[in-house]
Amino acid sequence: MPDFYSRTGKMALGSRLRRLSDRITDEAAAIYQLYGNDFQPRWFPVFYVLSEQDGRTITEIASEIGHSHVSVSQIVKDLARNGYLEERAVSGDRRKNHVFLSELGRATAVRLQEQFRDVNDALEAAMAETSYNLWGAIAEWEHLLERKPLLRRVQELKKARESAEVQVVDYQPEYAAAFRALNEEWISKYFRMEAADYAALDHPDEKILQPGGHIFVALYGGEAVGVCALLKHTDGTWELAKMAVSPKAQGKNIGWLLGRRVIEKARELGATALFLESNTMLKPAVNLYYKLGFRKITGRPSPYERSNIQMELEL
Amino acid sequence: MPDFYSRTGKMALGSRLRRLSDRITDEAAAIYQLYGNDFQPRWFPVFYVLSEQDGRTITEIASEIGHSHVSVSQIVKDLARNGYLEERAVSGDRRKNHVFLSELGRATAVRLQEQFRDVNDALEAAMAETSYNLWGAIAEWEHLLERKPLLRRVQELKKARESAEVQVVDYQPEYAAAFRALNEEWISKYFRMEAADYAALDHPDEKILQPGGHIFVALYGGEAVGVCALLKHTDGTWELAKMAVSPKAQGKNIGWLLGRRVIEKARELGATALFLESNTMLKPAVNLYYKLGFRKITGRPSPYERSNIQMELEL
DNA sequence: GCTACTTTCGTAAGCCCTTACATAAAACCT
DNA sequence: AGGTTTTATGTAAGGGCTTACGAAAGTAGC
Repeated sequence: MPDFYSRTGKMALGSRLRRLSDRITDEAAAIYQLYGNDFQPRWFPVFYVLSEQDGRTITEIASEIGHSHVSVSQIVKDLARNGYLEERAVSGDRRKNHVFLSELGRATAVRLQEQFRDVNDALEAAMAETSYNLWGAIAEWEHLLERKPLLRRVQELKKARESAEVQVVDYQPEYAAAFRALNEEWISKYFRMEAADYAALDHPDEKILQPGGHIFVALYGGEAVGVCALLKHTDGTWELAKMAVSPKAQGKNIGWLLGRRVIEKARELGATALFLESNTMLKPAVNLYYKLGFRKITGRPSPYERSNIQMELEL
Repeated sequence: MPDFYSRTGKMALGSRLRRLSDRITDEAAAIYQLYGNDFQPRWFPVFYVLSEQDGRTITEIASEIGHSHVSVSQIVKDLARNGYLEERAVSGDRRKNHVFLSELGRATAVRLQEQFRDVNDALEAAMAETSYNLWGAIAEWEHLLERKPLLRRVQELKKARESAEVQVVDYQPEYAAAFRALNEEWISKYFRMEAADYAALDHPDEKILQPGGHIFVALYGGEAVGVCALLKHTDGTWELAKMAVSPKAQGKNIGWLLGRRVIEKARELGATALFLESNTMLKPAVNLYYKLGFRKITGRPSPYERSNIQMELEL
């Protein structure tokens, strides 16, 4: 496997780390033997914690060393079978399994000191030969992943990349079917289609565009995957409505792109405020509206049964 | 597990690496899912190699990615079951299992490209946040362990440390028993005690010291663990003999320390050459003599049956 | 004082690698 | 050609961790 990992790029990080760890664990086993200690590397974290302080419970040890309680339970059983530990119920709480070093365990802890010192020194010496600090790097990565998991990092990157590939264009008659289908999809999934829906979706030209409104379509890979309308009401107010994004295309920022475009258009047309109606059941949607700057208002009459929240954005 | 690893020192390197690798693998699985790819992280190395070049055999792939052939065999079976691969016997050699990407596999390889690019970018970006280079450090450690395994590093350190604790002292009557026992131990293990042995071991004072010879004793932890004699023969020649080291105390450089001391003493006493007799069966001993500077000679009469090699060092 | 939730821990099973062993085909060696 | 060694691969089992699940003890709300 000469330069395999240099070709894979960073993708194989997990696999590579595992190989390194397996290898080091194998060596550790041989080292225990060299020192005449009948001791398995996997026991080390548990044993070490107990040699610092006796009498802890399974769960305490597990959280201390970052293993599952099951793993600790198995290791403790192993160590006890080998005579290094004794398990006792101590306090009032009889669920708890308090673990103590036995005489043999205590003696072994002392004998292992010497070995630990040598291994530590050997590793420090090896580390001095390297120009990159493995120890520091591991600590940094643990912290890094703690702060923001890899998954989220990739997710954000993907979203940014894909959102850059989304195009928001003006409505054309060819998008009539998509406009209807995308809206019907979510409306009938969560609610049921109402009269006002049929009116707008079946006759967008007559009900939305001719009164002075606009419709925008989000394209991804040539396909219409999101739509949103800007409605002009007879009283001169403007409404953001009929926003719909295909579930297939979620996570590409499409809602945000459509929302921004509608707001921009409303400003262009001289609107001073933009309102919308939604339902608190649709949490991601309501969240998006907040992010776009909308704030909750009350008291506007609504033609929709499903509306239980109204929001407004001042322009 | 707040600062656990900072307390253990480097001893827990293996365990810590494993945790990190498990974690990253878990994240990788989630990332495959995010991209809608029904794909397991463990498949990656095999799949990657095959997407570079089809039709390789199990063993080829294994050596390329550094897994056992068994692991590759299992992964290939999994991938084939999921329809990504096809196994075929191709050439004349019917033992070989040539593995090819299926149509689905080829399509998946293309789809995965995008994901790999994002993951790579995310990792590069994360890496840019760190001050220590994990990637570089891993590569360095792989190379470091390749060159000299951890075990050997520790072994050398242990030897150096323990050898520093070994004291070589002049013979005293209290060491008579040790002198006899240590020699009898190896002689009767590999050969059988001869008349000349009994003479020297039972009466060291009369047979070795009074004629002008010396005996040195290596002490470790207060115990006599090695002995070696410098004999003065009636013809004025000097011999290194009766070297014995306790098996319990091997790997502490004791033979070398005793040999050096005998040579030093011989020089002090004005000897111009030092010879010894041994048996080629005792490879570590003969090796040691070479390291001390002795070279093979022939033709000297010997009182010992077991002698089949004679060596000499000019002073 | 009863019921429902929470905590602690263990067993069973699974995952991903390994080693040990088995089998068949090929290669090598008189 | 016949026997031995090497090579290619697979199966079974094990090692070290995990998750899923369950039992028992403790805690809390009425």
